[in-house]
Amino acid sequence: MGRGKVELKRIENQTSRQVTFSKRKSGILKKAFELSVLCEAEVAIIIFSPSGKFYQFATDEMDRIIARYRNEVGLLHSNHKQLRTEKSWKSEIEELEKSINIMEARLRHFSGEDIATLGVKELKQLERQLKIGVNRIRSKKKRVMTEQINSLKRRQKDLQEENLRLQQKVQLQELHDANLSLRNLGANRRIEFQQRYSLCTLLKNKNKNTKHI
Amino acid sequence: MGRGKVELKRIENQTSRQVTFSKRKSGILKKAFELSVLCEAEVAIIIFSPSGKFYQFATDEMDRIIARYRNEVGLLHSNHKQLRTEKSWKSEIEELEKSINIMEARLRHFSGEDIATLGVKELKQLERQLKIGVNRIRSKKKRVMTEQINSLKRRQKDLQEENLRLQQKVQLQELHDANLSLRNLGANRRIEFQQRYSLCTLLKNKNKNTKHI
DNA sequence: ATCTATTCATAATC
DNA sequence: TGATTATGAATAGAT
Repeated sequence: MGRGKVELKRIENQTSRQVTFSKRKSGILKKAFELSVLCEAEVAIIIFSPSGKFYQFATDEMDRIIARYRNEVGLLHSNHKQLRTEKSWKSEIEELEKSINIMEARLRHFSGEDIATLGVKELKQLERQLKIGVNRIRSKKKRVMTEQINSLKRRQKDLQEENLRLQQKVQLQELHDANLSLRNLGANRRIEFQQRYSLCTLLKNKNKNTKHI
Repeated sequence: MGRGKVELKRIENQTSRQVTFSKRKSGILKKAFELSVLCEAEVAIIIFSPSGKFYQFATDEMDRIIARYRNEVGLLHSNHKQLRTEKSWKSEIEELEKSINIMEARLRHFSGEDIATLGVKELKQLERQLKIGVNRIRSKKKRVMTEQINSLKRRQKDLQEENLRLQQKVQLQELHDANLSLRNLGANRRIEFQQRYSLCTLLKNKNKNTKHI
């Protein structure tokens, strides 16, 4: 219709595309209206122009028609997710809140609060539970601390041994240095000193080693 | 278009109405398709026939277009109830679950479970809290039990006093009876018995009544 | 469904 | 945009 057939493909010319959109859009909306009147049909049309503008026609509240549509396709497919969420999520939240309330009460009881309403029996049970908890925590704490102490002791021992080795090294170094300086003195005195000193050191070290084994 | 103009009003003839519906419906759907191709528009059409049959056309997922529609009118009006639930409820549930996880961990800690990862500092704090709880519960328990004991003691005391009173009464009665029997020693035995018996019963009943008042 | 006389819608043009 | 017009499309009524 019009002065020449139109190919069924995107109109390249931007302007004529926009014009055509405007004309055909109103044509469709008009026809939709006619259909609804002539045949008492329920019609809803949603149109977005390529530039994003929004047009609609509905014989009734658009939301009501959409709801009817959802109801329709919901029965065919399984698109009643929305409906399911509407109810079951509410109850899920309720469940969660119930759990939270219970847990809060329990936590408060564990802290010795809100126990005015509890009877002797419940109090005893609570006390027993708390004792168990305390004991577990205590032993855990003890274990951790013991481990820490042992670790520290081990480290200390290692350091002590390291110290000893270093000391020996230093002594040997000193001996060496002393030797060097003695070489420059008279032979007699040098040998005599050397013998005495080395014997003494040997004995000392031997003592220390037996002590540590 | 057709052999004669049509008035814009409901077609009374049931058959021709249905035929017209069918023809015009497909006409609109075709035009909608053409519009979407020629102009790259986004179009969605929902039609319900008067008999309730359902027809649709959509250039994209109908739900997506409806969502876009909701977004559009949601900005104009304030009808994005559904959209709000879809997202904010999910996050609400997440929040609640997070809280529950935290509380569960705390409860487990209070029971001395799952404390493997805790350090000495946390353990100490936990122990302190538990001790506070235990102490509170203990003192509460003590108070309750003391009260119970006191109440029992009071009741016992009352009963003892009651007992004492009753014993005294019984003694008095016995004394009275002894008197009576001494007086009637020489009299008719039947009368004597009768009197004793009725008196005794009277006294007993009197006792019962005073007790119950 | 199919046909056809008509009315309608709209492409091209201004 | 809006009006005009030539022409293709849609469809009412008949078959």
